[in-house]
Parts: sequence; C-alpha cells; structure tokens
Amino acid sequence: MDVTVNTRKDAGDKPTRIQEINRRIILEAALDVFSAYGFRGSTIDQIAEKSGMSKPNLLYYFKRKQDIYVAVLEETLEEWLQPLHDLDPQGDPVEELRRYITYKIDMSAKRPEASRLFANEILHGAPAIKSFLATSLKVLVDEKAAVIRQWVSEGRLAPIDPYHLIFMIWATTQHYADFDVQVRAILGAQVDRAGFAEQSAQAVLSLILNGVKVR
Amino acid sequence: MDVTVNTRKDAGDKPTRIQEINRRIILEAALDVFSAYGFRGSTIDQIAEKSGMSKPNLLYYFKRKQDIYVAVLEETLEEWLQPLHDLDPQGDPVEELRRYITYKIDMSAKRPEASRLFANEILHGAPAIKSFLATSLKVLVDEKAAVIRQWVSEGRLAPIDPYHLIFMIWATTQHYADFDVQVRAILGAQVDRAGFAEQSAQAVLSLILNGVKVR
DNA sequence: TGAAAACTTGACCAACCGGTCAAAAGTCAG
DNA sequence: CTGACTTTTGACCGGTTGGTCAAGTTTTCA
Repeated sequence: MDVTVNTRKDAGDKPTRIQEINRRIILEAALDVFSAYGFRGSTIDQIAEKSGMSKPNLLYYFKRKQDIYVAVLEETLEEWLQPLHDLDPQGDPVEELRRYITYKIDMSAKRPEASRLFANEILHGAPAIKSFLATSLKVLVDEKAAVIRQWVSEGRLAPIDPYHLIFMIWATTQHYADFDVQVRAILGAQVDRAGFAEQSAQAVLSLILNGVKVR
Repeated sequence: MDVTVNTRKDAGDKPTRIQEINRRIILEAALDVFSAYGFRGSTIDQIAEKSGMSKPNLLYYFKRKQDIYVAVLEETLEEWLQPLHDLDPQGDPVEELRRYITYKIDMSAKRPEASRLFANEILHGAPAIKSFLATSLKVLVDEKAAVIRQWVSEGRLAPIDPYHLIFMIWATTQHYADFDVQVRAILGAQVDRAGFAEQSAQAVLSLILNGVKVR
C-alpha cells in the first residue's frame, strides 16, 4: 500500500532542473509540429523525434497528446495578445494603432508558427480554447473596443465599428504568416528579399490608417 | 485473361447517370467533412456516412481519400475565384472594388465551408494545390494587379501596392468565415442577428475604400 | 428477357498511432 | 558510497483507419 509514491507529472511540487529543460524542449518542438500539421495531423512520434527524445520519455513529461497541445497553446497565447494589451487609451489614436499594427506584423513575421497554431485551432472550432476566447479574450477585446469607441466619439478617428476594426487588423496582419505559401506562390522570390516585411507593413498601415483618419 | 473488364474509376468514358449523382453527393459531403476537420482529421467513414453510402461503395467512385480531397478542391476553386475574374478594367475603380469586396463577403457568408477548406489547405502548405497557386492563380492575380496598378497610375486610386491590396481584401473578407468561432466568442449572439453580414460588409467596405480613394 | 456491365456491400487486412509497463540507467542528497 | 528517487527506453497493446476483395444485387440495353 504505497503512500506517496506517485510520480510528479502533474502540478503541485516544483519541477526539477531536468523537468524544466525537457518541458521547454518538448514545447518548442511541439509548436513546430502542431503548427505545421494541426492537432490531428501531428503524431507524438514526430514531436518526440524533433525533441531528440523517445516517445515514452516524452509521455513521461506530458501524459497525453492533448496535454502537450494545450500547454503549447497556453504558453503562446499570452505572448500573442500582449500587443493588444499595450494599446494605450492615453496615447494618440492613430499613433497607437500604428504601433499596434506594426507590432502585430512583426510578430507574424518572426513567429509565423504561433500564428498558424492559432489559426488552425480556431479554424477547426477552437475545441481547446473556446472557453478562453469567450472569457479572457472577450474581456480584453471589449475593453480595447471601448477605448477605440471613445476615440471615435471624440472625433479623433473616423467613425468605424471598433470590433470590426480589430478583426480587420488581425486578419490583415496574420495573413502573411497564415497564408505564406499563397503569398509566395504569387509574389515569388521577392518575399525573401530584405525589406519585404517592411513593405507589407507599409501597405497594411497606409491602408488601414488612411481608412481610419478623420478627414 | 479479361480484356476490357476494367471498371471506370478513372477518366476517359463519360460517366453514367448514377455516377454523376453519386459523385455529386460524395463531393458535397466531403466538403462539409474536410472543411470541418481538415484532410488528416477527416475519415472516409465520416464522408461515407454523411453520403448515406457504404465505405467500399464510396471507394468505388474515388479510389483514394486523396482523390476525393483533390476533387473537392478543384470543384470549389473555380467558383471561389470567379469574383476576381469579374474585376473589370473598364469599370470605375472604386465601384469595381466595392463590387468585388461585396461579392467576396457574400460568398464567405454563404459558403464558409469553401473558405475554410482553402484556408486549411493553404495553412498547411497547400500540398494538393501548390502548383495551381503558382500557375493559374498567379496568372490571374498578376493580371488583376496590373489593372489596379493602371488605375493607380491614372490617379484614380490612392497609391497602393496592388498585390497587398488584393491580399488585404482576401484576408478581411474571409476572416468572418475562417475565424467564425472567434468572432462569435467576442460578439456573441449578435452574429446571428439579421443584418450582421451587411454590417460587417459595411465596415470592411468603408475602411478599404476610404483607404483607397484619392484625396 | 437475358446476360453483360455497373453498382453495392460485409468481411477482412495491414499500417499507424496513442498510450502502457516493467525494468534499466542515471541523479542526487546524506 | 549508497539507497531512494527521477529519468529513460524497448517491447508491447488495442483501437482506428485507409484500402482490398470476392460475392451479391441492380441497371442497362441488345
């Protein structure tokens, strides 16, 4: 009748040094794999191989495939929403939006896997983060929508529905990460030329900001 | 030594009446299933059940899962690109763009499965339609980009890179189909209220058209 | 009407994949 | 050094799934 021999795969005690290292390795590999193939399309073996780790060993750190997936999502979500958090009600409206859009495009260029991971999750009905979307995300967006609405009512932005504006910013900024192959198919090698990201950013910025400035 | 007993699962002869009917049934079911779960996430059984057909029978019409998938993609692609085809160099620039955007939003609202099917395919590297993207799609987009560039050079549109403009239109119009759950999580029940599609269309239209008008 | 061709299906198979297990190897505190 | 605890792994298992097959049923058309 073993009393406290349960291995620590769950919360509670603080992780050992090895646990910390290996969890990090696994989550990084998992982000690559899940973002490329989706949840169903990815196998534990793929993640294990990319981690340089045997499958049973990987399952020693995360009991189930689902657990790895959720952990990666949670890890990345906070980072992903940071720029919206930073939208400052006290700042100049157009300048704040410029900063937000620039930041988002930057992230899409630097971490396209993160963008694709979410895109895939949401595309398939967000089974793992639906509740998060309806609570934390909604609260954050409501808050920032109120800020934008305030700006509009003060006449500092052209009259536009704040929610649709946010959706449009998300759509346009993430497009270059999520639909990368399509962009490449059409634009070819120039996508890899230095300055392409800046050029895209400029196009998105000028169009949205022009559409949003009072005239 | 049977000489010509090969069953017609491939091209060549014209399909029988039953073949025509059943292929259609299968492709419709397959669009629903593939768009909801992706290629890897969908099973032949699911498609068979939705078709009201046994699995071996379904495989009598399409030898392999891949074949169904490719057939659905090809079927839907043409329809999906029609509105861009219709962009008329002779028309009024702003009016043409308005028509194009409206048409795209309409399609996204009426056939979100088609939008999601493509989104998923491209998100995962477009393994089945990469060559199409690099040939037919590129030709079409190049052609329409030239039209837009012409409009810009004539001073009838604000100076904007035509490719990025097209990408932005795609991104914004398809966002409401592809990320439906996210939009719902944030906006709640109002998504189902009559007139929501029109409201979204209005927001997208006003922002893009404002950003594109000469001032 | 009859038989060839087209269509349909239950039973089956092999590969794949998520997950288990027991035992070996490594780590670390006292 | 040693023994308890943590980490690692090869072998294995059962369920799922893409796809086959041979035999039966229906349709077509001369």
